[in-house]
Amino acid sequence: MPETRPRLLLLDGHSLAYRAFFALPVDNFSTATGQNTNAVYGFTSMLVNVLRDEQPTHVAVAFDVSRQTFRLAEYSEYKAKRNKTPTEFSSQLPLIERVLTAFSIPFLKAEGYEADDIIATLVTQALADQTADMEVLILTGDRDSLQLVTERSTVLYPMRGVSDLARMTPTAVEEKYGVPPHRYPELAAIVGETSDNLPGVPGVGPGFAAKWISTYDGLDNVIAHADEITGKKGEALREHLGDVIRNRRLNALVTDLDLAMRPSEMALQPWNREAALELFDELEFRGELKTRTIETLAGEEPMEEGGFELEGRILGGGEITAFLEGLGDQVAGLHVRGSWAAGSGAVDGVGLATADGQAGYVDLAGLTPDDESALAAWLADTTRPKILHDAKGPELALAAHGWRLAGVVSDTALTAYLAQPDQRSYDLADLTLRYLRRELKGEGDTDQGALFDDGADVASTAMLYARAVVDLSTALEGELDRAGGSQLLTEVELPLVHLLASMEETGIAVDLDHLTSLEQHFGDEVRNAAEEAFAVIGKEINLGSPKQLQVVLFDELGMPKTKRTKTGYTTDADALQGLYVKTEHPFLLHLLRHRDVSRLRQTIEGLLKTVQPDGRIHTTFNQMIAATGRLSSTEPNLQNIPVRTEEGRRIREAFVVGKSVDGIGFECLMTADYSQIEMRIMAHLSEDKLLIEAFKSGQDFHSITASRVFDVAPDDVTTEMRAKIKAMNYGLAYGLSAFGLSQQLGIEPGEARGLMDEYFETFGGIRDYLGGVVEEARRTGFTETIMGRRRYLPDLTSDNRMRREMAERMALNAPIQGSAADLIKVAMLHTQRAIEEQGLRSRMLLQVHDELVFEVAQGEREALEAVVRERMGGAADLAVPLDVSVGTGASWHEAAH
DNA sequence: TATGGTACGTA
DNA sequence: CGTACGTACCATAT
Repeated sequence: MPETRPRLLLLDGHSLAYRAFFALPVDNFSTATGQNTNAVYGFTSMLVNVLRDEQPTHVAVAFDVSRQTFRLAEYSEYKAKRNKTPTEFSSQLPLIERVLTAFSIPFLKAEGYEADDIIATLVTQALADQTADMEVLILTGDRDSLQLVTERSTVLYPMRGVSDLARMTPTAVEEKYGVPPHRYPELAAIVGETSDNLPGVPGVGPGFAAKWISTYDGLDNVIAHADEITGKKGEALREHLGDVIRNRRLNALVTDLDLAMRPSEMALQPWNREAALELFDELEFRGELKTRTIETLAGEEPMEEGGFELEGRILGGGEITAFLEGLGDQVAGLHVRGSWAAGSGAVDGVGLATADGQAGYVDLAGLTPDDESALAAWLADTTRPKILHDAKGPELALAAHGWRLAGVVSDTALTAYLAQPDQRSYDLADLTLRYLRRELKGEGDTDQGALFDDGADVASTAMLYARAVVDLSTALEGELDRAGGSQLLTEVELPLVHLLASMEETGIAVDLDHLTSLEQHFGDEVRNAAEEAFAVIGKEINLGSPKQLQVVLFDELGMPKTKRTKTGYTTDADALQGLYVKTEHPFLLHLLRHRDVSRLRQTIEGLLKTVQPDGRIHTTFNQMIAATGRLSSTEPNLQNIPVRTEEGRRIREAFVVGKSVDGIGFECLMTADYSQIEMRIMAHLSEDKLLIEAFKSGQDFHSITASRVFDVAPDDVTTEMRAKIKAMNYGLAYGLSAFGLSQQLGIEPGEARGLMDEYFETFGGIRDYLGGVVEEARRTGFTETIMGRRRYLPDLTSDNRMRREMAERMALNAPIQGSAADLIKVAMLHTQRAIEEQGLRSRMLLQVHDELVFEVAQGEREALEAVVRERMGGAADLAVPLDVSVGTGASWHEAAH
């Protein structure tokens, strides 16, 4: 370790907080309980940044006590012009002190003096101690402190807002003001200081003041030679000499206060992580500042005794049984080394660890038959509690080895997702750093660790990961519990992991012949469309290039300009349709045709690439992507297979019932979907009488709502009326605007506005509900689904209109989309449970948000349909019935209804 | 070779 | 100027 020079960081708490208070918008920074936090936030943010960037060894913060200072006693007008400190500000000072206490940073006050004086005293003491050889940094928004700048002490002065700091060294001060630091107060005395209500010499700015000070070598000589200065400015100086002398007396900082602490006692101490994070929760500081704080202060924490040593070892042949028995019913963290994708995987080894420090690593190579069976039994034992990080992949890998995984009582990735559903990823190392202030170095790292990897490193890394999972789950579950999300974890998301794994493992059969012939067909269509398009314009271009298209459409063919995009004018399908209506140019038709068929071909090619040797496609369901709680599907995405057009639906013909396995034959596919699930949830949440009645009537929903809005008999609802209300019904849950509605229906914005008014007049409960959702979310900072799934929307209080309105639409949508997601997840679990209880061999294959796809075992069609109707229909007890429609057929297309 | 923008498929 | 996703391609920067 190189000897580091001690570095003392002193902050002027009052001036920094005051700056933050005016730099940050109040309405963006306040808690659900109405406590303003902009000053605390800004101060904390600056503090953390400077701790991170400057790496001080000693820190302290100085505060003003009150306005009763010796300066006021001497000059009754001191700071008199300053507005009365707003309570919104002063109420935050105790919070800042709590932050400092949690960070273990001392703060000082001195009756009758200002923070500046405390800092001046400490700087003087620090610099006087020759043996300590201390370097001093002063973070303050008060320019008076510039007089403290020396070769060994630097002022960091916030430039704009709270982000940029100017580094005021002696050279910097001289460059900016034209005088050396110790003469700065002399300059200030001449110029005056408005914020302190210290008037200077009128008409004299810093330039002239600096010139005088250097010409006469100091303020004393300027005063002595005041008679020699000519002109208006000289006259003004002579008239205001008294003010100047008074100013100089008042802006001199006191350097000999009797303080409770000396600089040497201010060595940085370990922070109180728990208290700090709890306080952050209370202040509703999330995300970036929290992460930055943890990353910055983690290094200051004491290493636990013995660091993070695990009593771990590589378990040799014959040792595994005893080791597993030794774990007893303790919760074990598991880290599976291996790979997984497309519903399968492979295991290389398994790291295990418990909270008491026991750990072991099992290398799959070289297991004795006894080891194998002991491990298999332990893994499958529901009474042996286990925690994993993102268990689905490991479960697939273990399954591929023939091992069943059961008794998973928690999953750290899922817990983190439920606690903060808007994160992009839930990487174990990131979470460990954030929540446990521990650096997890691992196999994936590109430092020496990976290059010189040997068996021991792999094993110890795996054990370390396993241990991290155990510790992390404690921290995360605390956070989730405080947010009321524990039930959602244990009763929905956690059990769903196993079901999703089995759906991925099963996959869905495809008709390769059909798929390849479709690819052929659409390939021909693409070529035809392209040829015809080229024939019209007399040359060949890349029809997939928006840039080349723009040249042809707007320059060469001179068509009217469409809506602007960042890079030019849009050529999307809507715009091309619009252009065709105006120009009837045949090129547009061929272009649109080309778009359609190339997309279909591309979809098919994507699917073909993912067909596994078993003739099935095994998608991956991601449970931790969508902030609303929905699943997503990748490689390939089976949740966006075309269905709207006739040609698109031909792709669905390629998803078929599979061949028999293990002697069990399958007779067909079955699809079961909820109808109008989101509107039903809205009816439930809003308790709108009329809407609930509409659903209970069981009639065509869009027609019945249209008949209400237009006040006509259900039989007199025209197709036009129905179409308009259908668009409204669908748009409502997305935060549709009158403009958006007019756009979609091709009607005047005024008419759309009237339609919406009429709709909300009819369904007042909906209007009240939607307004209430946003209002409450703005107050609490989050929305909530029927099952308590939260989504945090800090932008609801943004002063950026775009961001705020975006957040408002998210707030409208999240409870509805999210509740629907809760509901179908419960339905999946209940359906699967019933399938198992009744010993059915049929299998759940896919989930497409409001639809489930099953493979029906021979002879089980009726039984499965009954199960599905009962379990999906009964997934929740809402104010309206849950309507489920079911269809069967040899392909996904035929099973649609 | 990675990234952003555009476009478009689903609920 | 309607939410939530994933994928593909082009164009641009590296």
